[in-house]
Amino acid sequence: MMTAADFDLPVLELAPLLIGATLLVDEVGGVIVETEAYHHEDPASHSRSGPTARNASMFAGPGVAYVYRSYGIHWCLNLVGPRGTGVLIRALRPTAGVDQMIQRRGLADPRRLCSGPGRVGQALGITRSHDGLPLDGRPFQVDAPATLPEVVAGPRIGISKAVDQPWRFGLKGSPFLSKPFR
DNA sequence: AAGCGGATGTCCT
DNA sequence: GGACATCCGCTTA
Repeated sequence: MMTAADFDLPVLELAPLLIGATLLVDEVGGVIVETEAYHHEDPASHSRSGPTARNASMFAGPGVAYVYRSYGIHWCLNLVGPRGTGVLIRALRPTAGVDQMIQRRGLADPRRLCSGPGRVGQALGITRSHDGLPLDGRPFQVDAPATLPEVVAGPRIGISKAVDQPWRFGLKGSPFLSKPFR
């Protein structure tokens, strides 16, 4: 079980370290296979201009959830590190509560269940109500990987600033990535 | 296989 | 008003 102190790491260390960790929300979830790091001096980060009503949770860490609405439609989940930093959960390998995830997503293809940040939010039932909640208690459970997996890095997806920074991390060769790494 | 347009909350200019 | 850490379905090849 990861607790607040485990999230008190520079976000460029935390984001790859979370690859292979298990993330459950009310017993539903799986193994994290894709993350992205964001921080306060990062032009692509929601925290770039300091705290606002939306991003307050990014400044409430380490060890809380930051949930935001993407494009007015999707709920996306970050695990917050030190002040102003966060790790966007972009994809999981589904392992627990698969039936529930299938129901929420309205499709059964395991490769498309949790491969994308909006999909993860929908599959895990994430809403605004999770924003700011600590990660070391209900409904969350985060467990570090038993053995450190092989992690690959590359440019982040779906952003227009700082596009060349290799701050996207993935489990090498996983079929559950939102996009392959080059 | 790839490219578009639609849905539409929150922030910033 | 415009951009955005997105996804889906419909269109064209």
